[in-house]
Amino acid sequence: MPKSKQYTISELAAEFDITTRTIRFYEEKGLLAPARKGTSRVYSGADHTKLKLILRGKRLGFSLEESGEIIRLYDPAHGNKAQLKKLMKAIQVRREQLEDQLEDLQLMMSELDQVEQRAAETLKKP
Amino acid sequence: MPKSKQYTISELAAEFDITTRTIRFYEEKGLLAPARKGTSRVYSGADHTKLKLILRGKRLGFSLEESGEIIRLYDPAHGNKAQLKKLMKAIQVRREQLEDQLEDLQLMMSELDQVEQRAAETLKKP
DNA sequence: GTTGACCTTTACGTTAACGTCAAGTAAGCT
DNA sequence: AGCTTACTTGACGTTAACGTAAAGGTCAAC
Repeated sequence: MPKSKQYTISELAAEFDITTRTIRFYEEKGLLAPARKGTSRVYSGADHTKLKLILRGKRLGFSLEESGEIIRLYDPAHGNKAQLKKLMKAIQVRREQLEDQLEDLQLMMSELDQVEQRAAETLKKP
Repeated sequence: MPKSKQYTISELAAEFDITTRTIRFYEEKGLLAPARKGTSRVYSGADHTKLKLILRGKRLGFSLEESGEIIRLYDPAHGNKAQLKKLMKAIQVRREQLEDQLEDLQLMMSELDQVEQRAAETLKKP
């Protein structure tokens, strides 16, 4: 079989526009466990995917710990139905939060549109 | 005229479900400037509104500093067109982020739905 | 054989947004 | 007076997610 793609730490850092320190930090936290070639880290395609999931979780406002849990769900060895339910619930909660936020934000924008209107009016008459 | 409503710090804390420490912290940061009765803080209706705006900003993912800027826009003494534009821009950016996040999240949820399916299947056959 | 480009570990530093005492003041009740 | 309750001002502590050196190993290239 063709050996799956490999990456160095700085390749990943460049691709995802993060620092190597960040990647090592994720390893410290148990989110990644790359192989080693001598002392250097070697990342597999699976590691690449995990990192992508971590960063997506981050964009979504999940903590690294939460992202870790989510990643573990993709592993074959999870088998924990209760844990899965819990995570799905957390994600649902986050979804509702985001929807609320969008509402809040639309409200804020229309308010500020009004502020802008007033400002424009004020500037019109000297 | 009827003197506008007044609040003590703990009334506000109770109403918004935050601690008094938090409210004082906002004052330290220049986001609030309540009147005093002796040494005690007395909050006006306007202060009440400001606090509400701060907390909304927080929910939306703005920093306290950004919330401070937003609040200043509501003051009559802003008059800074450039500043207004800048803030409106920041808010627009945040809006696009939230929309992206909702997309990301929907993707994640459907992925995890699949994980759940697989888990259910696995548990079916012993 | 040394330079340079990457890699490593260890470890202290940073920022935001408060938490958590400590010690004291002020008002009101009994 | 004494007690309670709510308020005050410091000032140090906390957490997450890295940043930032320091000090050194490795390996191909010149």
